[in-house]
Amino acid sequence: MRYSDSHKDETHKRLLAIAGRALRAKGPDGVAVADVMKEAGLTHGGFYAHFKNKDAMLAEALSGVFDHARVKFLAATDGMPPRAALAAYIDFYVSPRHRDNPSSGCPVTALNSDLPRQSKALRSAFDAGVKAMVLGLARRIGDAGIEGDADALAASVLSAMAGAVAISRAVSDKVLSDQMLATARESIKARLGVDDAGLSRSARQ
Amino acid sequence: MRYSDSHKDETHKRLLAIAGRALRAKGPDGVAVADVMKEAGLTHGGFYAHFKNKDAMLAEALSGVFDHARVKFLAATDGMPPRAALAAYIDFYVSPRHRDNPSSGCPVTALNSDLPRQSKALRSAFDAGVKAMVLGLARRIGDAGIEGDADALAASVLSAMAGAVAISRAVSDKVLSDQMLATARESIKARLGVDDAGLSRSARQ
DNA sequence: CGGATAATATGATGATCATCATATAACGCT
DNA sequence: AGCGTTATATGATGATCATCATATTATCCG
Repeated sequence: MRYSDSHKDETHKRLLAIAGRALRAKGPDGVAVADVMKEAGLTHGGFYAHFKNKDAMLAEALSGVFDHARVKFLAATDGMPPRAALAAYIDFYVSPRHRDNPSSGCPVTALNSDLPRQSKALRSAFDAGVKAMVLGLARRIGDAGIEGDADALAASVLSAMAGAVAISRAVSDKVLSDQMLATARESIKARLGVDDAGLSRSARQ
Repeated sequence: MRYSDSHKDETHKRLLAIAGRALRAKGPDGVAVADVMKEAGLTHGGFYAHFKNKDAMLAEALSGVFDHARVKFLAATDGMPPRAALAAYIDFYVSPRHRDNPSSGCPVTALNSDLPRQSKALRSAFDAGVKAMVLGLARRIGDAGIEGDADALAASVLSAMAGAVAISRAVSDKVLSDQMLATARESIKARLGVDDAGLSRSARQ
């Protein structure tokens, strides 16, 4: 082996990180292979030594983004009681900060309307990511002792959160956009009983 | 005037209808000028006699789609009492049928994650459409005597509805997708007090 | 029915892009 | 240092596409 074991691996990971950001910022069709390579300090030709094709890169990058988000989520809510963790997650997700930073945000928000038009490979990666998110949310909802079908509730909460952020991004009017986020955030928390009223009520019990 | 007054106008309208459908089915970047012309039985060259450029066509088509949706909405709920109208609208919007027919569905659902990456012209048309939808919803909410800030509630309800349908489209798993829709639908209606329980309660009063 | 003109067609042009064939250069072992 | 190998670069190729210049056709008035 002429190059160090890790050399190509590191480039590969760098490409995935760049692609993951570009994917969320510009959408699947907006990502240009040559641009990704250039951002990594390389030229376009070497691309196919790293990926079968553009599609494979995007799918791999998307999986990575979901994995990374899961890790961040767990770290951020580590040690919190389940209701507080849910509330914190919702506050974090349905926020102006998330809205204003698509390239480091949730891919469900960034890509939802693009996805139906994408390749099978990318859709599969997306499916897996959404399922993992729903599963994680459902577990928290169960842990929190919230009544109702935790899976169904989780799926619906995810769609409400992602929808609110996605549409707040799509709208240019800042007042409307902020209002959408704030109202959605409170309504989702209220629905799960993890709004301020709900949290203090459960703390009293 | 060699051609009848209406000739070009009719072609123009036909192009807009085709573009409106293509826009929702394929996204703004997926619409090809030549394809729109071909579908209208024309060739690509004549396009610029009808529109300044592709962008102008899309923006005009999007406005038309929103206008058309408003008319359909009013017709469909005409004469209904406000709560029943709201319930019917939510049932209609957050439905498998809407999910499965993007090209004739709501553009907020079909385009939300594409929009931040689009031209100013298209974003303006989208903004105007969203505002009109929020306004209409808020009026119904007010008419129904639902407590709370009607504007904020309307914005949040729209984002929940559009988000649910958009993400149910993005997900390939039919069970998850159906579940998402059903739970979102019921939760949104419950929130407005126009679910079955809420409707019979208000009827009794 | 012929001719002016409006509507549409033909055919380029240049840009962007994914992909691939082939060339070069960096690396570390001997 | 030199060599083989691996990673990357150069430079096509062909596809798709928006846009425009120019040609052609269809229409309807006289």
